[in-house]
Amino acid sequence: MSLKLHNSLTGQKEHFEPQNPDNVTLYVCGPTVYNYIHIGNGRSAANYDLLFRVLNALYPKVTYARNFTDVDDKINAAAKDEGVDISVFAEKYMQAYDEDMAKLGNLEPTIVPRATEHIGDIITTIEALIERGHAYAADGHVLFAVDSFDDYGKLSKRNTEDMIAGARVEVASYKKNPMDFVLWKPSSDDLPGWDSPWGRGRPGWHIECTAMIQKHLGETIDIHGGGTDLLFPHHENELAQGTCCSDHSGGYAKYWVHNAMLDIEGEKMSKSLGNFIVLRDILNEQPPELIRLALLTAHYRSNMNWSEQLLHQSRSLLDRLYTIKRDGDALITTDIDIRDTEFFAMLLDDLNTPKAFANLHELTTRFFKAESDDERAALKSEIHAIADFIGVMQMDAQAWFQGTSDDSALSADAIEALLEERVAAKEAKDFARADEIRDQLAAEGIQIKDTREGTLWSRDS
RNA sequence: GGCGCGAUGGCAGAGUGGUCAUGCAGCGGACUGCAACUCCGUGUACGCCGGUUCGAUUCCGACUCGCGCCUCCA
Repeated sequence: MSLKLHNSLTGQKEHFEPQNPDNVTLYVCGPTVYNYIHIGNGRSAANYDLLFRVLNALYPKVTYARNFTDVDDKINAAAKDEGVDISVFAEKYMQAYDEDMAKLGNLEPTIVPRATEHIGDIITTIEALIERGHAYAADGHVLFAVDSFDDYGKLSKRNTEDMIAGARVEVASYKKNPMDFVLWKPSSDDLPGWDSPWGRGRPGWHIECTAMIQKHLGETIDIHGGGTDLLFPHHENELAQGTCCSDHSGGYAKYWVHNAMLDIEGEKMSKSLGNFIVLRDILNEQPPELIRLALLTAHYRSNMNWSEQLLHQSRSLLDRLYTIKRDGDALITTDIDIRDTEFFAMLLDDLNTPKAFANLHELTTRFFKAESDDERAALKSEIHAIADFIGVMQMDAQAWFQGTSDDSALSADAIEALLEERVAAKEAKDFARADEIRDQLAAEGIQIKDTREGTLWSRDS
């Protein structure tokens, strides 16, 4: 039983072999905290949470670090716009991020390091790079010398000459090579700054990840993850720094994993198109499990399209799962090891969630067709193991179907009263009245289902 | 322009050198007082052109189209 992962470094699916199976290390680039995160960030987070869960099922210990970049020019600019203190501003969005993650059902990473708490480590890393001839100070800045690293461009598969030729940005005078990137830059008095050998300043964009990795996870990590948009320049630069800042034979990261982007109804999400979905908004509008499931149904390396149809399909599966949870109440289930399921075996193939969910669908259909309670119980046990593993079907079935009523909706008591009246009407063979009640409920968004044990109802949403 | 990725049935989306993906929607049926739920049945799918092969949606090459990155971005 082993995991296969697509490694961006080689462009191929490879067998995952950790350096130390007793402590697997995973680092994922977290948010720069200057706003609430959007649904695409949520997708990325859910995908890496799934990877974390898979690794946890395979290895006794997994150290998963996901950072907060809480010093950045975008934060400075946004805080200034709002007239809020920068650290207060960043703190607000870090807290919001934690809330969003919890609501989405993501497990907490082992470590959540913050850039501002690692300024000393960042300076140490920069000093090491200078000492080793890979970085130089100029004009209060410190820059990484791209020419000092032969493999620069290896990860994103591009060469520096082409990039310089196609560059559209002006090259700062203090750069020796136009591709050199900033490790440290000077801060004016109104900006966050820390004392350093190069004067008061703040770190550049990429260095914080490298410093935090070296500090918490070691010189060579097993898996480094992030969105494909980070491949260049962020990860390329990290790879350069991380490789050059110390002597390590294993390289900076053994496997680079990149998730694809998300579109909304076929269009790129953007504020100007008015199709921007803030994760916390949609988590308030829809059941969080629905959002989580929908985000996981696409393969992480494929572009995914967020649409009404996707939500409809995901809801359909969740309804089936909760129907099993509700109707299979009397069945005696047993604990099943997720590693013994076909579902898990499919995830081992580079997190093939579409294939895994096809398997889940088959299990639900087999459950409904099963002819014996033993068979149903076995299937329900397997379905529960899967649902628990991916973090859905965690609600009470009644709560899932009946939802929480807002003020304008019909109360549960009122619904029950109408249903009682309907039962009476049916007994009196007054089907016209019975149908009238059903139509009335339907108009209020209540669907009903007659069973031998009585009438069940659920809310649309 | 450079680098990379992709093109599968109405839609979404796996996969395979020669029998089924799967889901949603549609249609027909069973169940039901009628419904809903559930079940059963149902659809000449693999961008275009060459090549390899006994045989290609699957391998190779060209072409067309789409997407991502190259600047902040998951």
